[in-house]
Amino acid sequence: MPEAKPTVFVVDDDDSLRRALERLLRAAGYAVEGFASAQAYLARARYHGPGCLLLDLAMPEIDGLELQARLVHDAEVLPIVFLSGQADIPASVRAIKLGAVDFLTKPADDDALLAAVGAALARRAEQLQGQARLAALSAREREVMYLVVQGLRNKQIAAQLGVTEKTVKVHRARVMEKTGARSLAELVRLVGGEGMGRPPGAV
Amino acid sequence: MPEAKPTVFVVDDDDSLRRALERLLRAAGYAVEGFASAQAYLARARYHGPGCLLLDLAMPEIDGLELQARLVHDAEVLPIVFLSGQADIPASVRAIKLGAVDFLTKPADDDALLAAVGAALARRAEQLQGQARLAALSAREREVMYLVVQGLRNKQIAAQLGVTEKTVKVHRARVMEKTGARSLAELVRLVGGEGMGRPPGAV
DNA sequence: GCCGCCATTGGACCAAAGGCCAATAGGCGC
DNA sequence: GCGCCTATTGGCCTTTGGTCCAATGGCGGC
Repeated sequence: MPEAKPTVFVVDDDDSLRRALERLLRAAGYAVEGFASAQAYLARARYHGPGCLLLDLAMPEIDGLELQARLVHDAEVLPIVFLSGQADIPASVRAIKLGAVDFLTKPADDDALLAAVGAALARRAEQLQGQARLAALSAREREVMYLVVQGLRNKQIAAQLGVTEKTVKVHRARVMEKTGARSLAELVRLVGGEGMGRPPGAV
Repeated sequence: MPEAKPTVFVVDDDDSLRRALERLLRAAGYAVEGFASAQAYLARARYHGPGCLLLDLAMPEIDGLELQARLVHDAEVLPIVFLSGQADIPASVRAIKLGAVDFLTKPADDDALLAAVGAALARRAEQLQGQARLAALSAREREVMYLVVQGLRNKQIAAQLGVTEKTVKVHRARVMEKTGARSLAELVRLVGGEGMGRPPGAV
């Protein structure tokens, strides 16, 4: 179901620049979709495959930072690379803190831009890998998993869900099997890492 | 043992600016130590109490970013707030990515500066809280803890350390008791969250 | 209607983790 | 030397976690 080619979503209100970016990215072997505004991007159906966002900072109506904030708020974020027309330090700081992969200034060097996009795609690939491990779980299994990584014991989970401890054990076993986690510690890290869209490294 | 007053370490080669910063911070109720160069700061004995770093970006010999890189490399980093003389986007991006709390531009607004320092101190407080929970552990206990959070079973840990499973159990129990973690999941998060040194004997 | 997936539970059983009590031995400070 | 801490191990017993086999009932799709 995931297309082989990663898609770069370019959002920039400058038509000529956006087309130039699209050309560059297509030449680099990526699929590209361009949008002239944040609204246009938001209107697009959710995308679940490999890809990233290349976002202009200054745009009418909804600017890049606000779009980022909204996407982060809704979780489901593609990694974002910002392109800024002017040197705006506070904006760059905020963007990175919110999890942006990079923050480039126009005119951007092609190599730097492709490097940033590459990094964003790599991050997305990791995201998808983690998600894939959780995707196979049924709703109930996910529920049990959540309580397990909270540190509750089978008995407590059973009580909380109103089922038998035996049932919890079965779900729990399935969670371990489907996610491929070979220990509780591994599961905790897997879930903790993919739970929500959070900034990288130490925040 | 931790001093009540957090200490802000100000590193800036501009003497008059540094003094002004020191005055401002002292007025805000912080202890302050000023340094005219990265080397001077590095020469100071390691500080383990509450505090943070207020770092100038542009300095002769070793600039702010390089100092940050060195400190991060050695772990044991106080949260850092950068002060930059000029608008340098790539530097700000790199600094934040490396974990800086904030990146302000000169001339910095007093309120913004104090807010950033406050955030840095808050982060430090969290760091210390996590460290305190691990500080009470003996070397052996820490060693066992590391293997535990890696998902190894008591038997495997025993084999790896060349001791009996029974011994591992005792250490493990002590780890849980001393850290206050009430479940393995909690311990995993505690250790994973507190990026600390490596285990003495393993990997 | 039959098949497959999911949630649920039972029983038997084994392995792992944890608690309790007790003991030996080396190192360190007073 | 004496006390205190740490590391080590033993045994015993309970609780938990995990596996295997087996079965029932609901739901959606073909």
